[in-house]
Amino acid sequence: MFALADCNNFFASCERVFRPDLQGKPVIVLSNNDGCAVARSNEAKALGIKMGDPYFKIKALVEKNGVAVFSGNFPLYGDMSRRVQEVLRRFSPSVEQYSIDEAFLDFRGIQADFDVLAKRISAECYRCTGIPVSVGVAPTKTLAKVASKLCKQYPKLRGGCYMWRPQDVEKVLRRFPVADVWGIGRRSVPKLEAMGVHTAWDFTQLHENVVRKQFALPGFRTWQELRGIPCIEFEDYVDAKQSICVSRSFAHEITSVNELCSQVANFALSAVQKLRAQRSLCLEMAVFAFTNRFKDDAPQTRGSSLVTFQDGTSDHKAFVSAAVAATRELYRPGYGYKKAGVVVLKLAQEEDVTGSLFADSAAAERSSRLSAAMDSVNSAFGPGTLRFGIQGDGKVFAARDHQSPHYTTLWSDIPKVTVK
DNA sequence: TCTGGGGTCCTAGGACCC
DNA sequence: TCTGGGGTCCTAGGACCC
Repeated sequence: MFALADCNNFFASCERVFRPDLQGKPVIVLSNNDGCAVARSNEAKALGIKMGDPYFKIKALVEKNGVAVFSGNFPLYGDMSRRVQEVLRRFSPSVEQYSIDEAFLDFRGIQADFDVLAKRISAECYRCTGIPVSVGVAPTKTLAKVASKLCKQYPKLRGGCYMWRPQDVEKVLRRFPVADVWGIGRRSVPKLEAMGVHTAWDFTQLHENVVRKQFALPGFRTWQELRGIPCIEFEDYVDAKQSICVSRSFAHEITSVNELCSQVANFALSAVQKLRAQRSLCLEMAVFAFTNRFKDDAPQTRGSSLVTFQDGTSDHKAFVSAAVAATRELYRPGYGYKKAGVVVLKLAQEEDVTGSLFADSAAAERSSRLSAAMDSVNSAFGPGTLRFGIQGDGKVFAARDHQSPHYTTLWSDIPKVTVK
């Protein structure tokens, strides 16, 4: 058996842990730049606020109904996620963190009353972190996902659901929309509807050859999993990332090349930090920038530029220089840039890269010491404490009008308790 | 006025090899 | 008129996930 533990309305729940007054009230969390709603409490969902709704479009509705609004506080959510994972690890030696708010637990070879266990895991997560968690247990990961969705639908299940008998699975799948199945995306839904497939059960009744032909290997795996045959690997290890992307929209359009360089330099520095954390080197960096795609009446442009690093690098100075050079190359005057980013590609682990025979090893050594020094200063005193001049104040220009305190990630923001 | 950010895997087709 | 057979590697684009 596999379990899926899924945090309910995760970002909204994180904010609520520190604002108990918002219990039972509508809460939403906005994406970067206060752009879209990316998390909604049940009460906010009930008001008709959809995932990804632009904030400016729902603002009137939000104000009329007294919805609590938060700008995304991602360090907080990351820390709360870590705490939930810690609790989950008490229940299985093998935990796969699937996303910031979901984890699979491997129960293969374990005998237990899984219905009781699922409810206990949910209760323990809530007791230790304040986050409500839905725990589904089933013979495959895809069915465990279905089971955890049932928990959200039926509060009577008290956060835990065990589903395994074929007749029970059939009953559930017959009422489960195929569009809600893990692995069935929006592009496949119209195709399925045209074939008369509306529920997850309908999908399982298609002929194997039809599934393989129409939905290829990923679709076939989903089909198998729904039929109770596990074929998606359990991965309780973290692979080094194959690519790293840091990109942001800006609060206002950028027209000056220097300002654009400064923003992109900040993206590059944050990318190099992630790269170094996983002990990788990168052989290619791409920089891109584009205008506001929603503005139909304004001239549009999108540019990108590629830099290659012959011997691979994870050097701060090399990153800034490359990012600035690439930005200057793609920049075209007369346009208002709304979004830009840095992507590092062709990553390799440090120990797998053979250095060049003719490299200036003394210069490389100095540079690598400088990078190490920046790492240690910035990890002790916060990102951007030690930075390059081109980075300006080290901040990306973004709107965040509803920011909550960094309750658990900044000493100065720790909640105070007064005992009377 | 105002529209997020960050990933992975699979497949088809082209270029190349003998 | 008739034009082999068997591979590998790379890339772009599509689909999916949160």
